[in-house]
Amino acid sequence: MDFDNNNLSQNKMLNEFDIFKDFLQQKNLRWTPQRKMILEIFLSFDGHVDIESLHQKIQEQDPSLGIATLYRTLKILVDCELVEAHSFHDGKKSYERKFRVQHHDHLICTQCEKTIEFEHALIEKYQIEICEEYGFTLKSHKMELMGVCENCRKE
Amino acid sequence: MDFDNNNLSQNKMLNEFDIFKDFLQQKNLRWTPQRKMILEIFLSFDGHVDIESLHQKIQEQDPSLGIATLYRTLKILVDCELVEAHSFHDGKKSYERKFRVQHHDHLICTQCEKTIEFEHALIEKYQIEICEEYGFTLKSHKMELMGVCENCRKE
DNA sequence: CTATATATTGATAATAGTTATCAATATCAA
DNA sequence: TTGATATTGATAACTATTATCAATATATAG
Repeated sequence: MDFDNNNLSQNKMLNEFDIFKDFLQQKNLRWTPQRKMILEIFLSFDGHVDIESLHQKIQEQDPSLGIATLYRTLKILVDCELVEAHSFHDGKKSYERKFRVQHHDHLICTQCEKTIEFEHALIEKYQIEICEEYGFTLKSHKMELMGVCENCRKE
Repeated sequence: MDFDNNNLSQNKMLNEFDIFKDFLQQKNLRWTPQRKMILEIFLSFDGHVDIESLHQKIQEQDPSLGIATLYRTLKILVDCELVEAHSFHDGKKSYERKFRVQHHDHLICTQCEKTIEFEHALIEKYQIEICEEYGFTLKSHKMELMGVCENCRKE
């Protein structure tokens, strides 16, 4: 069955689908229509997505796709480093596109939950210094600034 | 019944117990032996504590104290800003003393889970600048640097 | 192209952490 | 001391996530 109509692998530049396929092959896992659809829908979101939103959008396209498959696929996507998992204050996990996206930190409005992504070169520099000071090898980091945005302050 | 042997409120300087009592009174809540014990045991820990560790230590002193009371009390302590709740990568919540403790960020070993707390004045300064730039009023922040510590690297 | 080994799927049971319910009890203000 | 009501512990309920399993789809060797 040829469900891969886009035939993305003909594109010389590596994209998320190729990376995912390669990873699956490497690990002796299989490229399935469900996994393709989940990655497609995941990429159609900007910024952060939670399971609920993903599941909802998937249901619209294919109501037969089970929630367990969604969880399983996201776990693989995290393993192959295309996706990053976050756990925010409310305990719910959210997922974020990682590949070819510069690392970024988050500015979160505690009232409307609006989230802005940013980065700051000097902060990154100091992070590395701090790690060296304590003998750590830095692998990744997460910074969240919680505050109230302009709009919410007006109300 | 006078379970408050320490009579902490006679101490002129505000401490966690007074703050907690005041908060309870303000909100028309009651000062109970269970709440006192939970705060005591919470304060006896350094740095981060999770529910499990707290519950275990509480069981040693008073096996009759229910887990629901522990959750309820921690929620109040967070409300009155004596305690800060974090949710780390594994989805489990942990709690951290907040009052009279300088804010600090975390350096976490992804292998042994060892956690070091640190702060950096310039990073804090830049955080404020970033917030201003986006029109946010900064309320709190969280920074986690994930890496591998010296010991784990040797193994 | 076909056969075969095995990875994957969806449904659902199971689990873990947390919260809600409720009757008995403790607190606290008058 | 009393009475209104907040609190407690036990436990049911709930939510998010993971494990189980039989049916099915995929990849690969021939």
